[in-house]
Amino acid sequence: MELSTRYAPAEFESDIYRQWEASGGFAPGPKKDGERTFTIMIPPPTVTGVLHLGHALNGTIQDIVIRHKRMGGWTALWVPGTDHAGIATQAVVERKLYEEQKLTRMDLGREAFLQKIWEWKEEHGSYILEQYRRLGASCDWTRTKFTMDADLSRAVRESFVRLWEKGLIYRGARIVNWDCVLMTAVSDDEIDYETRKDKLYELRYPVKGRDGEFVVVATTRPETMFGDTAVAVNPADERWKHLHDATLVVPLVGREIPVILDEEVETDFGTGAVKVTPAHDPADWERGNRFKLPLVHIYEKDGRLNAAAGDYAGMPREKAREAVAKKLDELGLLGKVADYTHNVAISDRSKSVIEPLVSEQWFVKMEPLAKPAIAAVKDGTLRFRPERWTKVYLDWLENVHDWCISRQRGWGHQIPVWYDEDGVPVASREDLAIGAAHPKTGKPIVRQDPDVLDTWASSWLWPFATLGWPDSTEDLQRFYPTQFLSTAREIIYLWVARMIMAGYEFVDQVPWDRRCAFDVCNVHATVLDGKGRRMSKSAGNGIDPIEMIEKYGADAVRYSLVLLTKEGQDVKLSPDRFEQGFRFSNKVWNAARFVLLNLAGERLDPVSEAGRAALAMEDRWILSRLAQARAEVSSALDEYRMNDAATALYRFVWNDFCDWYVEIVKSRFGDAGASGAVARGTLVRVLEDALALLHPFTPYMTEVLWKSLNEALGRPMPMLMNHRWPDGANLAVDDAAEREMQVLQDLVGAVRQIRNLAGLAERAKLASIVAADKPATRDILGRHAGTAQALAHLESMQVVASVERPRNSAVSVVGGVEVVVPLGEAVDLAKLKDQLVRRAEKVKAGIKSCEAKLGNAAFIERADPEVVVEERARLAEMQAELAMLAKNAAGF
RNA sequence: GGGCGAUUAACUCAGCGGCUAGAGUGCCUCCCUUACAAGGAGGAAGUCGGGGGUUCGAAUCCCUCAUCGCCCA
Repeated sequence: MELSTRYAPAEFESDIYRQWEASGGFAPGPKKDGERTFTIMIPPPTVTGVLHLGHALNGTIQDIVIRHKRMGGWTALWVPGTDHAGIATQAVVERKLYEEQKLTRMDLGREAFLQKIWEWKEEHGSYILEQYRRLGASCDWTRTKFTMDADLSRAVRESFVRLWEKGLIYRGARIVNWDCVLMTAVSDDEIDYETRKDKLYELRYPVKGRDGEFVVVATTRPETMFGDTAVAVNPADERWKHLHDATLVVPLVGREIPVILDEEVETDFGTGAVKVTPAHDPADWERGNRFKLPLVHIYEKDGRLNAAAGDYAGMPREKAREAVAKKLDELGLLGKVADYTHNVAISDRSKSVIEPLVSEQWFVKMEPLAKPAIAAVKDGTLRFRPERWTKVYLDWLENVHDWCISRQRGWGHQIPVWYDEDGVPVASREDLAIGAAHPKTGKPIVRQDPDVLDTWASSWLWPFATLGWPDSTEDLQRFYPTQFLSTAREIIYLWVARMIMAGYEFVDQVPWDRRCAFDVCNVHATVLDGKGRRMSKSAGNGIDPIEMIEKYGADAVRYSLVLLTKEGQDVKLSPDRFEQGFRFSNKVWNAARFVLLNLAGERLDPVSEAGRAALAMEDRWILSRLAQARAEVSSALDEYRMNDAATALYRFVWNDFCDWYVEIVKSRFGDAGASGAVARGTLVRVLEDALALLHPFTPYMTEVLWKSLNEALGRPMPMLMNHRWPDGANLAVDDAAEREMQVLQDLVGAVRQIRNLAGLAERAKLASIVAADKPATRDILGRHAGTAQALAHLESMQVVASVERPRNSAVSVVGGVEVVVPLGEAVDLAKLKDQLVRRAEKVKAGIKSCEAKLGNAAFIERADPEVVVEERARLAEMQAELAMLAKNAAGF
């Protein structure tokens, strides 16, 4: 296959993906004896979702992990799927229905509306998963799940009934967060708080039987006065002692309410007297329970006032607020109205103001479920990365509230509870027919509960329901528990904690110590825009990952994301930052092309016995660097430090392989004998390993290059995706080669500096004198003179112990080596001299701090002896260098 | 209100007890040297947010202040 001279991802990505998928390589295959499994469950995106950068980052992280494990010989499984996301999905379809046909869900009726949602799901529901494919995600698509699939729905019902049977589900009147637009209860997690400027109204409640006396209460919601059933004051508050036995009259409705004495009333807020509306305020609800106050409901489901509001019935809350205030004002019952800034609860979904109200809902008792989840993290069974999230998880679990699981929606898992004619409920695994006998009472069943379950009531089963639970399937036994879960920080409570609870509670097919749903929870970075703001649809500051993939390539997007994202640290991204990954991809691409273009001729395996004997210093060096890079990447990936692994690869490929090895080796292809053959063999070996190490990060490009390499070598090889992870066999760190290479790099660097600072042409052949007082260094210089001359374009290189710089010559000092370039004619050497002086200043500073250390008796006494030895050596080196620099700087 | 994180070069970030504090981008100079100009060579650029403390030694650990941000209520 002919390779384009540039990295052109559009030419191969879709082909490669098709080949991967067709090969079946994403699937774990049949069970093998002694296999080690590694399982990741994707956090199911909402079925209405569109891929954003958070998905792209998290998808990349998961794909790197699963590909690394797959190459490492694990039986690797990454299960994909989507979440039905009750409210969001219903809202999308409702909107579409209204836009296209001006119909509401009420117009259609429940069944027909649900049918519409299913149609929408069938048509658009795999969109976001297609986007994951573009990213290169190696999920086992044959196992794709949807939280409302029949099997997962069965799991939801099973879990509900089990909790029911254990007495962990109860129905009760509770204060809930009511969304007046969507007309449903929403959980605490579906609420945002917004700081708003409102008014704080003072209302004056007349005291019964004491004309002209009032109690003044403050509220931001005057309309809730219709629901007031008491006014509370602190018993210690002197201002109200005279009214402890008083009865007040709620204006406009004339209801008589008591003054109650509650020590929890804060005396420094407002007047110290607070109105109590148990049906419509969480704190008042609690207070109402303690004081056995009656409830007065004042709202319809859509937030309009009901009959309890008398003349104001039917009025929306905002209107009623104004109207009530106005009327009270007329009656002289309105006190001060002041500007007031406070936090208002907003529904995540409809963006409307949440109205707390008391309603009948289903709840799950969380405390017993939380216990094992707390233990799991305390005994190390479950680990968070970064570790600090452990505390966040624990705080929530240790203060967990009962979970309101019912939602007044159509789309979702209908609550499997049926009622007989007396309203006695029963949960059932099987549908109960209307008219059938109630299993407990024997009376006829009259209806099923119309509500559906909170979406998280299905997603908390995700790690095992996707594997066949409640059946004890082979998959469940084989792939549960999973090993790695990567997700965003904001769903640590909603999802992560609940999955852990659910694993312990439900998966009784495996022993207790295998019930923790995953070993590691990776909390990935939050992707922000270039200005550090959260990306959001409403702000319009999002970057579309697919657009980036089209512009730069999936590999470039993946690599950029990992390179820019230190684990768990927020990352600011602007579109141009993807260029970094793009450039790197192009670099790899061309390095590979270079190898492929130079394959002709004999090749010697550099780690075979014959090859090893013929290795040049630079061959040994690059193999040494490869050994280190391989070890570093492997250990980083084992610890899920993707960023460190990507950085190590970047340096190895670009700074070691491309900048030095490839350049050195160019001159060897013409050589007779083993030199060229070893160079070719080494190039191939390094490229092979580099492609394999890079594959989890940039899978498409490496797969293409791998294929080309093997075609060129005429050896049929399986796809890189299924190739073994480089094990480092026959690779070792070669200290001698590292030292020699350093001398060579310093020397070449010195000559290049001279050229640049003296304004000499890049290609002009120069004579040089290289001075080093250490015989060992001279020996190295002598042996690699040829290489140095080629890299630095020198026509001659004289190695001496010391040199007196001739007139009109340029000089540079690096690493204890003086490089002198005699110039035939006068050249402006001011920049060179400046450089020497500047350098001398830095070295002086270094010497100063070093001397200070060594002159400190406490340092000699207390520091590590090794450190002291190092410091002494360093000082000697710096002093020698300074002498050299000073000598040469003085000679201008 | 509770908790967490960040503050290092013009920008985006590494470094988290011991080299003269690094990288990518941007900037300046030079080079189309046949893997790559989406490239190469060189250079300039930092009182590591302020102030205390611990330590032989602090960008790194502790305290405190400031600013920005996130999560939860």
